[in-house]
Amino acid sequence: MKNAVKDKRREREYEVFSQYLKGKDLKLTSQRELILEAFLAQGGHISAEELYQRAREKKPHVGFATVYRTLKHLTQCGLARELDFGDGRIKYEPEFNRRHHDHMICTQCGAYIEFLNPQIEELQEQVSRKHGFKITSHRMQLYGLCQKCQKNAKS
Amino acid sequence: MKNAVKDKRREREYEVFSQYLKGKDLKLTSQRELILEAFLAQGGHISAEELYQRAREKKPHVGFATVYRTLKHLTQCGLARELDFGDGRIKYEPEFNRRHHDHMICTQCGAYIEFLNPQIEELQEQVSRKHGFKITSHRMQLYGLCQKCQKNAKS
DNA sequence: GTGCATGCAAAGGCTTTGCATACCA
DNA sequence: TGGTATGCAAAGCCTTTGCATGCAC
Repeated sequence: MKNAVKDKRREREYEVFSQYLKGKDLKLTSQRELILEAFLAQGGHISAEELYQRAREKKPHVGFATVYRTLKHLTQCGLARELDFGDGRIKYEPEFNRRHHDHMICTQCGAYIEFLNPQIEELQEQVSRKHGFKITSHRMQLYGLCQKCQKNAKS
Repeated sequence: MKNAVKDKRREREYEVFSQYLKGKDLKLTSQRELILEAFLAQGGHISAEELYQRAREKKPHVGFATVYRTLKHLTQCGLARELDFGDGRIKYEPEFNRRHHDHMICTQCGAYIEFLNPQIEELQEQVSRKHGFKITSHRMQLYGLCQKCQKNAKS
């Protein structure tokens, strides 16, 4: 992505965040700005711990609590999405203007592939309708080996 | 299920467990027996905490650690399956001789429906093949409202 | 008897909360 | 200036581990 485009997008996300804060009478502090920046810069999945490290590189006294609290806000205003792959730590990914998707996760190297399969989504709806169940959200993760790790396993 | 049939099944599960223990030079203690019994009696999803309570009703000095350690063994020998619905606590369900299935979970009352959709399973395989990914396991949960809670919500 | 299993308590890992101080609006 | 935010440390929650003792084989 060209930098101009990327910057444009960051601007919009920045806007979403500051509007959200304003609407709740919350304050846009340098820490919140910094954490948002680091979160967007990372781009992919990131844990609170990792984000904390990134933030500290820029501002050594940022605390864990601030990172967690800010992540809650980012999730609230739709800029972040929580991911729980069952490994005991929550990860976060940028969510703004992104389409819904699910994940394949390599249990060897941690790489992940995002995918969206409309047929599966439709079948999920069908099967829930059949049981009189009303879906509000779902989680689907496929665990296994990515192409690279399969090759390494053979050799 | 008739008691005779149920007892027959318990016997088989008991057999699986004791064989597993024997094969690993582990011991069949009264606690392990008790915990297996309570786990099977419950039948559905159960947390370590709940299982601990059930076990304590019969034997007041059973410890948490023993429950956790026993659950690990039960999982190891295929009698139990870990479920992680992202609520911060692992649940377990009987697994022996059961077909794979996924879950719909009511976020209101905690009720759950088990389902298996072969088309979804097939599509999961297809989409992973397309990415050169080799699935070893998957997790799929649909969250929402069960029929009962939808009605309650309306009234 | 030998060595695994147990119970208790303490420690671990991740996340949240309390509190005095700092800072934005 | 007033009230929110921060940083630090402590607490919470679930799960695991350490250790002296107990029990199955």
